[in-house]
Parts: sequence; structure tokens; C-alpha cells
Amino acid sequence: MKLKEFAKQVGLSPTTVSRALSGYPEVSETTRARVAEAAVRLGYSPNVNAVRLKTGRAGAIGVVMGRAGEFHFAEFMAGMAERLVAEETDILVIPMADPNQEDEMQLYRRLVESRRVDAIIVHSPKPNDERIALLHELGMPFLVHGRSAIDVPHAWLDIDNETAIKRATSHLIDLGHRRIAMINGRPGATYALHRDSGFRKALQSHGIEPDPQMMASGNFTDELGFRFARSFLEQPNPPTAFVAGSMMTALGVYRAARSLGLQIGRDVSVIAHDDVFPYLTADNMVPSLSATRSSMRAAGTRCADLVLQLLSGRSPLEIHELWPVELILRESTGPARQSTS
Amino acid sequence: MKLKEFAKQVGLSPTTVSRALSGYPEVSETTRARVAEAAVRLGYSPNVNAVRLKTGRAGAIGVVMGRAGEFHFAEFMAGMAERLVAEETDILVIPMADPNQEDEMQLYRRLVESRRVDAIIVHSPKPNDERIALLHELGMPFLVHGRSAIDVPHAWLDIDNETAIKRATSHLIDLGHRRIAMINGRPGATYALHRDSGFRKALQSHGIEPDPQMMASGNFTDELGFRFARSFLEQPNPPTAFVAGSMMTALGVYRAARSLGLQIGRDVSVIAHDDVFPYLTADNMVPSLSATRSSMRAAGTRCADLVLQLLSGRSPLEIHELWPVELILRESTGPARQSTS
DNA sequence: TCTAAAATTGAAAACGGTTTGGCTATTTGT
DNA sequence: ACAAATAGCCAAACCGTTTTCAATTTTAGA
Repeated sequence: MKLKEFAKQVGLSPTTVSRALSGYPEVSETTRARVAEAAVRLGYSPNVNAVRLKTGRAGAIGVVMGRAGEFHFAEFMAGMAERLVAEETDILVIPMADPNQEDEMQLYRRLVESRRVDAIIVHSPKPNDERIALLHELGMPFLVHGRSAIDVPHAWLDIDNETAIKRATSHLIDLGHRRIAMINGRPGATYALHRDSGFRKALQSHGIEPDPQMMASGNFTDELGFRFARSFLEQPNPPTAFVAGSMMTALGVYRAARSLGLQIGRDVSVIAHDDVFPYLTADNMVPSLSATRSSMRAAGTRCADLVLQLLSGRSPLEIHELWPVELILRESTGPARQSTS
Repeated sequence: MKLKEFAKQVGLSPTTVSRALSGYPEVSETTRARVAEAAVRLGYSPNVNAVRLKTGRAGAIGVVMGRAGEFHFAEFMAGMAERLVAEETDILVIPMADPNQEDEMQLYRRLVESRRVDAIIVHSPKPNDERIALLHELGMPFLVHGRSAIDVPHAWLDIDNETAIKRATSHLIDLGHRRIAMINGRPGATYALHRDSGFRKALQSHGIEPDPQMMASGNFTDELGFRFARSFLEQPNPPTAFVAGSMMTALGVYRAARSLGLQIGRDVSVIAHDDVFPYLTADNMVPSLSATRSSMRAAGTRCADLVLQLLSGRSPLEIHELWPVELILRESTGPARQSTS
């Protein structure tokens, strides 16, 4: 059913019908009601592609998905979905071919030029992120999930990784731990740098020298958690506590400790960052996992909200949100045992 | 840069330029080359919305995302992305408001009518799935990931859940287990029914009566895995083996067994279904987890491929793929211990 | 009651491409 | 050498809306 045909059925011009449905003020209330009723009855809905062509709006916000198949991703998108379901906006997932730098820029450029999305959400930015510079230059509205130090105005939402990890680390120090290992995320990303910084600051303020032998970084997988933890624990002077980057990493750390006969919370303490997944909860681990916690889903919802604000004209300069992170202490952290050496 | 302007620059008519870029045969090779070069040089690319309006193609395939934030989802999409990155097609994620039946139908109906997608992938169908009937009725191309018994022609790709679970269960029986618990997925979905069926058939062919006290189903979370396993193990006549629906469920089962001082692989055997996640691998668990395995990512890639075939005219009736599932035995399964009763 | 202003409605021009049908030059076949 | 076929290109119609601008009807003011 096309507008023209529908308009004829209702006995009005396409113009008026269009206005009635789009809620313009210059159409009488009675007419609007009549049109609305007829639309439902006859099952008319405007052709999206025509609307988009005419208005220039794409009705979608874009998210570029890397190859790594991050488990955070689904949760973030579920959050976005929660907000977007009420709007006439959907999520466009753009597959990224290779982690190749140049290709990625090309991808963003094409994405912008193709006008398939009204805005883009950029994930895990680096301090000097080319994508941000590019999007700004191209005039595409975008929001950064995470932070960048780049000297280009942009909207962002981030969690306070530095403070979170600083508090977590300080807490371990307060418990008497002096040899603390750190398993961080992908090197290069700002969030990893912030966590590193929080970690170092906590140590420093207690006069402890960070030991590069006990600091590692990589993808958030149980495998890496295990490998790193295991290798650290097998060192001559092993750590008594771990700060882990994710729930999966924590699973690996638990496994490593167990495999060496160490009891978590007594022989070794662990704090991890928890993005709050419905399928894997820190509280349920054995022993329950102390964690810095911030809901990925909530972030997705809020990011969607902010993007919508951006699209309705709010300045990117006003959109900066730094979310505090909870520190939830459970059984995986305990006082440091006396050194046996 | 618009077509008209670009055509003028190249010194050709819009018609010829359009044809040259779209690869129509009635344009000479030299002209085509010239146009292609100029397009790159001048940075011309057709307005997607105009193309879509004219051709009626949306250039996207739709996936409806439920609220549950399934962790499989991201992996499946990553797989799709692998295939789609080469095409001019992207993934449209449609947020689903409520798990409300009527609303979901309404959502699909609107999605089809809005012409935002060229095809839809339907997940976790039920034996008599209304969505399939609806999409068929509306004439929207779609592919079902999973299976349905509904009497409507449709393309599908599924893994052989029944055989997988049957083999897994049979293997446990061969090891001497007689009391085997089953923790299945969301009731209602065909895959869960197939698994149930495989489970029962294995028992039956060995003359074992399934015990409803040791069968449960629900979301794939570690929490439910733990709860069910724990309650089963605390029964007067506890199971000696578990068939678990997912990796997360298995984590919960491991936890439950440990919490009761039972050793996995010796006191209790566990087999789970593994969708192959990069961040949580069965091989790395302690003890390593025996599993029925099938790559979710590969399924995503193949589904994308099949949808593209569907769109280029292949009949849905020809598209039926049933993938075999590997059974990988590791340390979590072992011979049943003699009953202590 | 009559006119100016306000409230409604419509006709037609975009939006930016693709594609039908027609029109010239070339080839090709005999 | 000539008719028929083929290549290569273009003008114009069309896809289904939104929106400008103008026309018409009501309402308000004097």
C-alpha cells in the first residue's frame, strides 16, 4: 500500500496524510485521528527507503564489530536495544575485515559516505585514536564508549577505570599484600592504560615498586588468565594477589591457583572487573569473587540515549559521562598470609 | 558528490555511469575502466538510500535480538560478519521489546513491512513456530537457524542435537553410569526437545528409565547449572553423571560438584555442549571438559552464506543443512564408581 | 456584515539514483 | 557492397515519500 493509494482511500491528499502521520501541527485533530485510524485499519506504513532518501536520515546507529567476538559486545548491544526499541532506530552492525589499521579507516570512511547510519559508536578507543579524528573531520555524529586523549571535540561515556583499579589495588595493599599481579586488557586501549595507571598509583602511594614480572596484558580469555597466573605463581617470589581484567580472566586465575593447590581468598587473593553478565556472576563463583563492577548493559542503554540526544542537536561538548565503579568485596580477597620465605 | 555531477565530470550520461559502476554488459570495457578510476579519484559513491528506494533492496539482513543477552549471539554474528564483510550487506539487529508473544509477531510484521531488511534469520525456533508461518505468508525470505516441524517450506541450518546428545549419553552409559542427569535449555525450543529426545533414546536403548527428578531446563547460566546440579546431587540417590546444555551450565555443575567435595571425572562425570567460544574453552577447564562440539561462529558464517544464496534466487526448499556434532572426550568423563548404597 | 488573519488542505517539486526504450555508429554475414 | 545485427550511449520516466508554496476555508475583529 502506497501513500498515494492510501490517501485516496482516506479521501485526502498525500500531503495531508503525510503530515497527519508525522505529527505536524497544521493538521486538524479530527483529520489526524481519522488518518491514524485508517492507517491501522488498512495497514499502511511509509516505505522506509523513500523516507530515508527524502529526509536524509538513516534510522540506524552503527557499531563496528571486530573479529575477536568479544562477549561484552552482545551485552552492550542488548543494552542499546533496551533504549532503542521505543525509537524508530535500529542497530547496524558493521563487520570489520581485518584488524589492519588502514583498512579500518577505510571502513569508517565508506560507512560515513554511504549514509547508512546517522551516528556511530566507537569502542575501546586509544589515547590518540585515528577513528575519532576521522569521524570528526567527516562530520559524522559519534559517541565514544571509553575515552581518548585526542584533541578533537567528541562525546564520550566511560567508566572510571583508574579509580576502580586504584581502589581495588589499595584494598589489597591494606590487606597486607605487597606482591600484586596485574592482568590487564589489550595493550594500547585507553581503558587498559587507565587501569595500569590506577594500579601503579596505588602501589606508589604505599611505596611499593611495581614488578614488570607480574604484569601482563592480552585478550580477556580464561586461557590467558590461566597462563599468566600460572607463570606468575611459579616464579620464585610469587604474587599473593591478583588484579584481573575480566570475569573470564578471573576464571583462568582461579584455575591456575587451584592447579597449584592454592586456596583463593586465603593463599591468593583475586579482584577482577565485572561487566555484569546474566550468565556468569561473580557472586556465584566459589569462592565468590571480589570485583570492581559496572554494568555493560546499562552503559549500552545510556550510550544509545546519548546518541539520540546527539542526533537531536545536543552538542558533543556537553556529553561527557564518567561513571563511578563499585568495588564489591566478597570471599576471594583476604589478608595476605605471612611470607614463607 | 552526486551522480549527475559526477557524470558530468567524466563526460558521460548518468545512465552510462550507473551502468558502468553496476557492471552491466552494455558498456565498453574502456569506458568502464575510466568511470571506475574516476569514481575512486573523485570519491563518488552512490547514495545508498536512493539505490534502495529504486531497487527495493535493503542491503541488510535482519536478526532479532531478545532481551536475554545470549552470549551465543555475539559469536554467531561474528561468524555472519566474516562472510558478509565481502558483500555490500550488513547486519541489522532488531531489538525485541518483550518476550510477549503477540508483540513479537507484531515486531516481525512491522519489520517486513518496513522493508528495512532483505531477509531475516530466525533463531531457536519452536516445533510449530508462528514466526516461520508469518514470514512465509508475508513472502519475506528467511532462514531458520535451528529446526521447526511446521508445515511451511523454509530454509534451515541446524546441528544434529539429537544424535549429539544421544551419543554423549550413550557414552556415559557405556562407562557404567545409570543415573544420569540432564540440564537442558529453554523449554519449548526445538533444539531442547531434540536434546531431550536424544537423551531419552539413549537411556531407552539401554533399558534405563529416565528420572524426571534429574531433568531440568532453563537459561544457559552458571547459576542455573549450579542450582540444578546441586539439588540433584543432594537427592537421596544422586546422579553419577551430567549432560549439560552449555559451557556456562557446565561451569555451574563443576562448582556444585566441588562444593560437595566431589571430584569431576572420578565421582561425577560431565559432558556439556560447547559452541566454541574464544574466551572460554572446554579444553582449558580443570579437569578438561568432555563436550559435544559445534562452532557457533561457523554456523553464523554459513547462515550468512545461505541467506545470500536465498537472495540470489535459490529455492528455500533446497536449503537444508544438518551439521554433525563432534563428541570430544576429555577428563570430565570417567567410569562410574560403584554405588555406595 | 465585511475584512484580515489564522487554520487547513493540496499541487507539484524535490531527494538521488536505476532502468526502459530509443537512437546512432559499428560490425557482421552474404 | 548492402542489409541486418550488434554495441555503446543517452533522455526521460520512475521509486515513494517529504516539504515548499500557494490556495482555500474558517475564525476573529471591527
